Amino acid sequence: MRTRGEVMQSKILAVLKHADAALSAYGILEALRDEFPKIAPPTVYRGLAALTEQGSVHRVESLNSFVACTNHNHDHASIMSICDDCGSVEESEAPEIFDDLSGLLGKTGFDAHRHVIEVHGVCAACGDQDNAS
Amino acid sequence: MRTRGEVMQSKILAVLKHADAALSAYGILEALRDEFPKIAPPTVYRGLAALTEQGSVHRVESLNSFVACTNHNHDHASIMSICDDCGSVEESEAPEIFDDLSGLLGKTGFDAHRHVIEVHGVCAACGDQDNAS
DNA sequence: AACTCTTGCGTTATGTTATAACGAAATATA
DNA sequence: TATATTTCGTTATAACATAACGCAAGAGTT
Repeated sequence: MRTRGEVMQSKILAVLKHADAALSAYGILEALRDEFPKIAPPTVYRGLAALTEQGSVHRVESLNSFVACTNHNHDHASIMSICDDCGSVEESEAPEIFDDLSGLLGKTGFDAHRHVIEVHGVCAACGDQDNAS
Repeated sequence: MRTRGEVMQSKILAVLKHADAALSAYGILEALRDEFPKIAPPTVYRGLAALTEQGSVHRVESLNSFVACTNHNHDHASIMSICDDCGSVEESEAPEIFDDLSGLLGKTGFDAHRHVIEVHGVCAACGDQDNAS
């Protein structure tokens, strides 16, 4: 098992890394159409599934879209801050918040497996721009 | 302006309150089909938009689904804990977590408007069941 | 009541996101 | 070579969501 899926996966990852916003699967599809004219959705979704599993890509649930992981340590949950103005998505780490959260829910007997924390708002750049205008 | 949209909204809310899991818009549609045989997606989505805006319904982003708010105070963001086993969704309040989050991101200049916190895992009931078996 | 204005609803159509199913090609193992 | 396994392309379709438009209900004015 070598290099079979990896070509497409690295292409997908490259597309995401060059994007300045989250991309939908169909956005990725479109970006890859130049190089692979006959590419179809399942190919993209399969690549995304593999990349997501290994942590190099995150799904942004509230946008039905995907971003490249910007952390070197892929083995963590992240906080996504999403600018509703320019579409940029930043990743932050804050282990203590995840701990607080697991602790809080643990008290009710809930066993947390996966945390989704996404914060919508306006990023620093867009906020400055608004002030200036 | 009276009672025009409200009939459908209260029907939708009733459906969600009686469900033991989050329902998709199309799930709601199906549930209402008995009473309104000709109902179409936009009707459901419009009702959901109104209910969501007033806080009596929450959208669960990671499920593309909706739940009735179980708090009396609708004016708050919630933490959703989602059991991946039985599908139940519980709502918790934890203002300090939202404050921590806004504070953390505020340091980078991000202005938080809307928080999405959804935790997937296994609820107490399903956990107990697994232990017993 | 008659008129008009606004709002939101039903309806049709379509856009967007995601996956099932299957056969063919590549790789691995024997 | 034979066989098993995996992944891929392909076709089709499922699931989620909204644009656009015309009609009809409710509110305000005369």
